[in-house]
Amino acid sequence: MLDINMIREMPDIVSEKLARKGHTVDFTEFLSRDKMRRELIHQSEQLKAERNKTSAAIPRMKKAGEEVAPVLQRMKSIGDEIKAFDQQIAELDSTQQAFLEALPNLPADDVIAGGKENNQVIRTVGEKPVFDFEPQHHVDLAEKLGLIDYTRGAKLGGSGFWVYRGPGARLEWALLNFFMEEHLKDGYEMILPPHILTYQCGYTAGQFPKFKDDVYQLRRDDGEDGFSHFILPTAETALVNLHRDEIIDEDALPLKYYAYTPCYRKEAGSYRAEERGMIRGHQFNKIEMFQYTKPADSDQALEELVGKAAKLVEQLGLHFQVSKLAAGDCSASMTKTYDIEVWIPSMNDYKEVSSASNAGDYQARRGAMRFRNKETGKPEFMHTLNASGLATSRILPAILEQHQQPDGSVRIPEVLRKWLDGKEHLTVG
RNA sequence: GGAGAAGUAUCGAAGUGGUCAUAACGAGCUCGACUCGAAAUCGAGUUGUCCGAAAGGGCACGAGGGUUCGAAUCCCUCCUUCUCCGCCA
Repeated sequence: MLDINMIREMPDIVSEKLARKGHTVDFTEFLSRDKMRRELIHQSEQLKAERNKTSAAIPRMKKAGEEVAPVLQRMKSIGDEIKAFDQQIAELDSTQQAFLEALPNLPADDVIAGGKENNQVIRTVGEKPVFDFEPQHHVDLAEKLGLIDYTRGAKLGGSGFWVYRGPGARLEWALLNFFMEEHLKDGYEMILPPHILTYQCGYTAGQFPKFKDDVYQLRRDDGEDGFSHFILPTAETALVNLHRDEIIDEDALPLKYYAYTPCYRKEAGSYRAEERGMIRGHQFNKIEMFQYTKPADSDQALEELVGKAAKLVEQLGLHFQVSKLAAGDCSASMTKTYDIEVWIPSMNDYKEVSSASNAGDYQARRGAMRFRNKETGKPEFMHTLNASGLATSRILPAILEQHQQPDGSVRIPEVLRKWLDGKEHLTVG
């Protein structure tokens, strides 16, 4: 949610910034309706003030034995007038609300306009592995090494699901353990949230109403329209709601959390056909990092988060790059986003394993998340940031493909070995 | 799933149709007094939001409706928590 005062004061600048995100908007009508709305509120409130005053006088009049019938008459008509005003205001309110809800966040000043094609690679770590043998696809490696059972996954969940087995399951869990251990070291609090969330959670995150069809919605059993609950598409949706409708002490900031959850996504009509294996499934494991900060600290916090995510990939010995996304490729809620993309040899491409974003106060406004400014004593909106740290579903393929050996085995990154009986390689049989 | 009870400020809690919602009373917290210092005691302060340049108003008693000239209070729907019973990992 954008600050309505900002739109009132500088609609042209807001329009210009939204345009960088590929969003054209004209505020003329919005502003004239806003003006009308405020005038109506003023008139309605004047009547309410009169009603309150009179209402307090009635018992006194009665006590004094005065005739109250004409006053009651007048009160009745005031009541009707107020009702009429409030109805108009409510209509204008809901139009205004819907308009504001649909506006994405403004891009940060250093985020350039345009879509995906304008993303900039700002850092590359490691090099593309060169194989002196015919490298295998991660699906073939995973099956031969007995890590992943795609066939039975589809039997159980349908297309887009897989089963981790034996060493594959343990490798997956080792990754998660590794990530969590690093976050604990850095002072992040571990959270295990509910996986089923209420609609409000999706709204606060800025994912609803626009992307409500991308999540698995739970059918209502009360006969009402729509849905009241859904299965989370990322732990961000849960973590951003942790402090919804709260005012917390300034000294408590920054709050740093991480959560492990599977992520459930419909991925309807996606690129599946060209993405063999586990690049894009309906369920994948992810550790999510999240921070609530004071406004002045969020830029720094974003750098911390992207640095943490990059360090994890680096410690796994994988070749990857960090991209700064162009405005149009950032999610609606975000002012600025970095993607960490790992090299997948079989796809001859870099695939996102982490997305680190600063939402500014956009989510905080939607969910009324504030802190009390110590100096002024007044509540102010916090900033919220999130970053994957990390999603495993593309890390595991990257490990298999980048660390594969001529004999069909895969070298296990050193940092993971302590969870895998100290073994150095995954081997057939 | 069944039965009952409850949701009021940071917490406990009073208020059960008007003249006490900047909310009684108690506690906490902040500042001050007293003190060598502390405890105790005493005093002052301590919700958010909307309209407004300001003065000044409006709104909020779990949420949303309704009745009424007027609702924390009466009625309806929903949510949450607690207790008991049933079922269950």
